[in-house]
Amino acid sequence: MSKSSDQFDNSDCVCSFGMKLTWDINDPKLPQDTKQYDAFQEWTDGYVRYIYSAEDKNAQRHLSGWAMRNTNNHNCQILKKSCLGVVVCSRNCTLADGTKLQLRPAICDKARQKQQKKLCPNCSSALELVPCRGHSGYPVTNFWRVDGKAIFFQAKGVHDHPRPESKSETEARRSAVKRRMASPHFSQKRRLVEPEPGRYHDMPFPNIHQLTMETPDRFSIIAESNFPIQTQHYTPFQNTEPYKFPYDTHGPTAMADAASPLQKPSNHRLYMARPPCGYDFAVPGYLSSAPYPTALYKDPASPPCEAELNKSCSGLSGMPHTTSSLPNHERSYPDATTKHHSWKQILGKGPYGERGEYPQLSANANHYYNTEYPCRYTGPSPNTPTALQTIITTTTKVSYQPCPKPSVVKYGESIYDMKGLSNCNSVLEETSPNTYSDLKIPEDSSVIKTALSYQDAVPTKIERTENFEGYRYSSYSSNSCPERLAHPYRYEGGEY
DNA sequence: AACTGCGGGTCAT
DNA sequence: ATGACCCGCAGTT
Repeated sequence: MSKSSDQFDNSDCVCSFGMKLTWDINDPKLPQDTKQYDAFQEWTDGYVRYIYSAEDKNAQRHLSGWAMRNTNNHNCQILKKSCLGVVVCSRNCTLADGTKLQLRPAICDKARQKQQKKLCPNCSSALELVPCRGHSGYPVTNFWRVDGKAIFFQAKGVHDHPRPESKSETEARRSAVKRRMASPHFSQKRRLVEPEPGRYHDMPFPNIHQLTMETPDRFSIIAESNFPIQTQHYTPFQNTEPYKFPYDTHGPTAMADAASPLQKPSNHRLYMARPPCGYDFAVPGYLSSAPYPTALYKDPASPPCEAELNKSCSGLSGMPHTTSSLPNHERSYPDATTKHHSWKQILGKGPYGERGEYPQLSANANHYYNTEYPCRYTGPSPNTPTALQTIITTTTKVSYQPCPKPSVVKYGESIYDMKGLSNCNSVLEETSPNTYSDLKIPEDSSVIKTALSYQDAVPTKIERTENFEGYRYSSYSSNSCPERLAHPYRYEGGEY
């Protein structure tokens, strides 16, 4: 198609295979000549497409790290699932060991209702379901379609909330709890959070399984730190089948192998849970502290980039990225229902509602975003204007043109230009900075990085949406290089 | 008990 | 027509 696509064809898989081909889940005919499949992606995020082998067990099960529930789209050909978000402590309390509670919402409606009636095991305040509004105000949706020997996957939207426990983590935790319960030595006390600082960090690979196995029921341990290094629960890059870890008995060694080189240096799971400020605000810390901050967009070893980022982003937040000082949850807080309702009102009503474009923030909306859901939206910031401009530039470069009904072409083209961001696999392995330039990634990585502040800047609803989505497509349309890449920039909330 | 997929149905755009 | 969402059913884990 485009020259860039040719490049991709020639290059060593700089993006997911699915992304290389232009298709949409709704296409009457999907690519049939698939000779190469994508490795299963547990934590897809953004507008991505993958083509899995029909043999892939995880794909067969339509698994996702995110809590996705089935959604009837009246199309038996395509299975549609929408994200349920994440369950957190309504007070955003910090566990004794500096972690945050980020539970996986029960998929079953009934079970979820029960779940929400429970109290935070740490502070006994209510649990709160943070709904996913990453797709134009609606939950991120995943589409699955079996066609021929392949399973086509397409995701729409960018999760605007922290990750919950993955399914495997939840399962592991449950089974662990069961074992404990069954054990005569089991002590109820042990089920409560036991800080043991450093405990997890001392582990070679303090993966969630280990954590959850040792921690109380219902806990998803997300270490909080001033170094909001974002890591993926398992493997950020599509190397091995990360999702298998939970089922396999590989243990730490396997984790090590699976972990990306970038991931290793850091303390795993040093997520910043629900940072006080939005999107961008986690970036500075992330960038400054992470050993591989800008990796995805630029040569990982590109200090200027980091510095640049720090500069541009830190100003945005106007707050330390350190986590929790935020009183955001300390304020009196409407109950989740009310809150969400208000959100719905904001998005669901009025001219902006439906499309979910972030409406011009009314005082209300602003309040909502800034305080209750700081992660979703950040109020005006000093650097906003600049950021806006940058973003627009970016989207322009990308040439992404939002379309109500994603057309293959539009999709493809915009993605092609940027998808070099994906597949960090090859990028990492090759460690070739040139890869990026060859891929036409915006030289100015800060462009993307600063894009976070975009939200505030975009003047109009439409622009906002378009730019935003354009940005999304361009910046992290690929999940192959998942979280590390994507999250720092977008993440407003919690994990990073 | 909870998960998962299916499909009938409603509602809003 | 489309998409989001609710609900119940049934099979599975």
